Amino acid sequence: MANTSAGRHDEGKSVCDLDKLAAMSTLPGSILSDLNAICQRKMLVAGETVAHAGDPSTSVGIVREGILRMEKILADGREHVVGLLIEGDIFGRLFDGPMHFAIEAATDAEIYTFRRSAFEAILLRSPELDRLLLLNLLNELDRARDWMIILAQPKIRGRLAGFLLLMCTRFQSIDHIITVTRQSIRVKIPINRPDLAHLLGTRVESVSRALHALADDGLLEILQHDLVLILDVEALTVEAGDTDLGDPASLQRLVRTLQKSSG
Amino acid sequence: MANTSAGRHDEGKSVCDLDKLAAMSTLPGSILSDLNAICQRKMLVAGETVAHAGDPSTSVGIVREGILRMEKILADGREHVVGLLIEGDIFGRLFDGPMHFAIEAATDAEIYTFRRSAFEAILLRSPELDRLLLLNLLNELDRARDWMIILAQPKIRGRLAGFLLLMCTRFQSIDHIITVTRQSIRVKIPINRPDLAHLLGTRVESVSRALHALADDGLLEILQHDLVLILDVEALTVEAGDTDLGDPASLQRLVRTLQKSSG
DNA sequence: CGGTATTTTGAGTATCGTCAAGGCCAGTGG
DNA sequence: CCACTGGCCTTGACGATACTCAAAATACCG
Repeated sequence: MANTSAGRHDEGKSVCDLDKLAAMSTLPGSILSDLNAICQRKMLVAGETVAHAGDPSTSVGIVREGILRMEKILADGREHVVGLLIEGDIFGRLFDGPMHFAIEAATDAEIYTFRRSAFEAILLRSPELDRLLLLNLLNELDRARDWMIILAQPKIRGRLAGFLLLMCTRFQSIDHIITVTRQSIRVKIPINRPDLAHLLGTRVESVSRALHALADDGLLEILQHDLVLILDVEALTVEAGDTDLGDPASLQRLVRTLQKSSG
Repeated sequence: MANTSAGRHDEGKSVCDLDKLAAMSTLPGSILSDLNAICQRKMLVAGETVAHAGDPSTSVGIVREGILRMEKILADGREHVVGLLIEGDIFGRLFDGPMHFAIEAATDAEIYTFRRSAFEAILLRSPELDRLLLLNLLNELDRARDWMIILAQPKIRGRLAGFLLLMCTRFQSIDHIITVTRQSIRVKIPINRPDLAHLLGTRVESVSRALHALADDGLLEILQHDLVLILDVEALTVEAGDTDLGDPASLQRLVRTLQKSSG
């Protein structure tokens, strides 16, 4: 957790490579440069808090690298993870009320932030940026619904399987999370057990048992406690309740195509 | 369920009272009349399907009255309820791909629909409508996350409690769903047991048992199988895991303020 | 090397899923 | 008008699963 590598607060405004973000590259050059002008780069160490729930939400941000987690703070002070943010995801509330979630770095991360007022000003004169936000939201909504389907799975094994498949499909573009080898997919679990257990609506013990149960049945292999090798995607899909998270056909295609490029 | 009242398909284009929808009333008059011009009114009977998943999504709609349910169709043909739509909610995918969910009437309902192309044309020249959509999406996202928190509750009692509180807070404006009396809140459960069980990620039997368990403990009273009287909001909140769905303070305020107006 | 945090394993209990049966209500057809 | 049918809700019993508590094993860090 407390990874000491990767320097601390690199506060100073550095050059932002907004155009390097796939999502952003479709924007007109003028808008991009306007955004770059008000862009502020921040390096985060794992565990660092970006925004608190209830904050007046004075800034908007985009994830450049690493993984952030959104968490809802409950009345009794406990927190509940409600989602993960990865490269290209936009966070921070626009136009209306305060933040509904706290945002923390799950891994060391790099983000770009903008003052909300300045961002909204640019937004008002760029339909393209507006469209981008809308699509980002639609995406987010789909992911949230995928989560609902995973969580509605009655057994932990099923939820865990759904989670792993979700990682494969949604995070497949992210380095260091998914790597495809000959017959299998290597998945790095980017959050620790308590968070994962919370996310799946269960306890650490059950997560551990479910993971080992899947391993015992040959669906996957546990390389490290946070690193698994998925051996049987199809069986995993069945475990997950045949949602279309990672329908076998499309994942098999993924495996095959990535195998060609990576050997 | 199979309510025979409320006439069948009232296909003909009728006058739409878009301005009667609270959400819409903030739009400029010119935009409203443009929308009214392309608006089509549809009456739905419970169980009727509005849109199938995978449809090219040629129309956009707004719920005028009643409740629709969104459901995701899984690979094996089963369906999974992923949310409910109520008055003022906008559905139908804009700009990009096909519908990801099927939409069905959970109760008799009235909706307004627009051809997507015409709607998007108006959207392009109305920042207000655009903003409205964005906020609608943000809302939707919050609701989806609330659902995640509810579903992450390990015990059925907790999930059911969360569901009831969600009904109180989100649907409090809808007639015939929530009514507040002296010491309690009367909640009409707008969907049947199989759907509710599915939504909560469990089986009908467990829902039945959990509901009666809550009643036995005095947290609520079952008036009809789909009509409950919430007696102890605070205890219910604890059951739900102290999420801020219906934090006791705000709900108590709701109770008190509504009591004044309703006797 | 020792201390702490994290993960895993184990045992016992509570909860839930499953199967089966019964009750309630609405619609159907005699 | 009444028995019949089918869907929905409830209840009961039993086995499977997961939660709880406790302790051991492992990894991490100084």
